[in-house]
Amino acid sequence: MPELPEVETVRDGLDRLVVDARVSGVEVFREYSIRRHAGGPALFAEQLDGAVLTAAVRRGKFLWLPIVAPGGPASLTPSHALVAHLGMSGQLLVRDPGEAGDWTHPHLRVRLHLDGAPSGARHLDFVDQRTFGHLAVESLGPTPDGAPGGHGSDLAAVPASVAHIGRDLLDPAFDADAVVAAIRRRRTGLKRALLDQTVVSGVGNIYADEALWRARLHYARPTDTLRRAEALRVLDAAADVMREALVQGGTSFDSLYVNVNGESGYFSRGLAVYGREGQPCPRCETPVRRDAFMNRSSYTCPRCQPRPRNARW
DNA sequence: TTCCGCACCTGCCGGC
DNA sequence: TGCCGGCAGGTGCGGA
Repeated sequence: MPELPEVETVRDGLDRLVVDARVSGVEVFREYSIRRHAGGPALFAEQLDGAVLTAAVRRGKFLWLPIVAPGGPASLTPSHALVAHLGMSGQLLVRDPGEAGDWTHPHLRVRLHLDGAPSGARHLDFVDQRTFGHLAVESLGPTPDGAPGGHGSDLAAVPASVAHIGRDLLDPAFDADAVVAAIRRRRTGLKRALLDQTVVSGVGNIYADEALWRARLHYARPTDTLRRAEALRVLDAAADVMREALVQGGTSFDSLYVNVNGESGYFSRGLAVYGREGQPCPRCETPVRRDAFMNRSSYTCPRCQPRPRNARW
């Protein structure tokens, strides 16, 4: 399940392997995967065919590749971007000349043919089993604060669909004080606030549980009772756990998350509570508890993270 | 305006 | 063996 560290691993791979490539063809095998692109597959292909991929940028779990339009010089400032969200199972796979020929995949949704990639790659494939991910070409708009739109480019611009997403914890322009204030203004549960991408982006179910465990806070703690130091503690914990995951190439439970070369990360071995129902808490050895939460699961240590009496979610 | 619940989607797994 | 329901979960939308 791609979260920030996994998406950053993919972004880094794209940055090294396909930036400066020109798109020489587009194949859409599953129209649903470009459902957010206004105009459908024909316009999607038309806008990309001949375009140059100029960078690989990420904010939270959103990725985008600013493009110089077909026919334009590669030095032109990009006005549009190929936006990608991996959803739950999306993969962006870079295929080299040796394997590009007949390689296929049962969940291959979109294929970009490339010319002039620094790696010699000929295909950028969007593979997505559960089809929650999507691709789209969107116009770029200026950032309100004039800071770079995301990690990977100095361009102070973001795609339209990313404009409402908050900056992530690893972004140099992340404003911790403003995010703490935003969390404490809310009247909801702490985990729900952490998962709200408009408050802080990049935190998903796995890292929310891990950050809450590290900060010794329960997911149902009302945000309006949170002390400033507690809010900072959980944000710091989330940043730490994501940095550690990033070093190990992200978290992986199965083949659904891989980097651009199709390789899995190793951070799942470092998880303290997520997916460990009934197993001992690494701190106090109390069995980890699993609760249903927002149509998914939350994992906590009942001793390290006691449930508040005024629980809210 | 803010918060919450649900739909979207596919494959795997367990139960019958 | 085959069918069915439950589960996984990020995002956006509609309703309260």
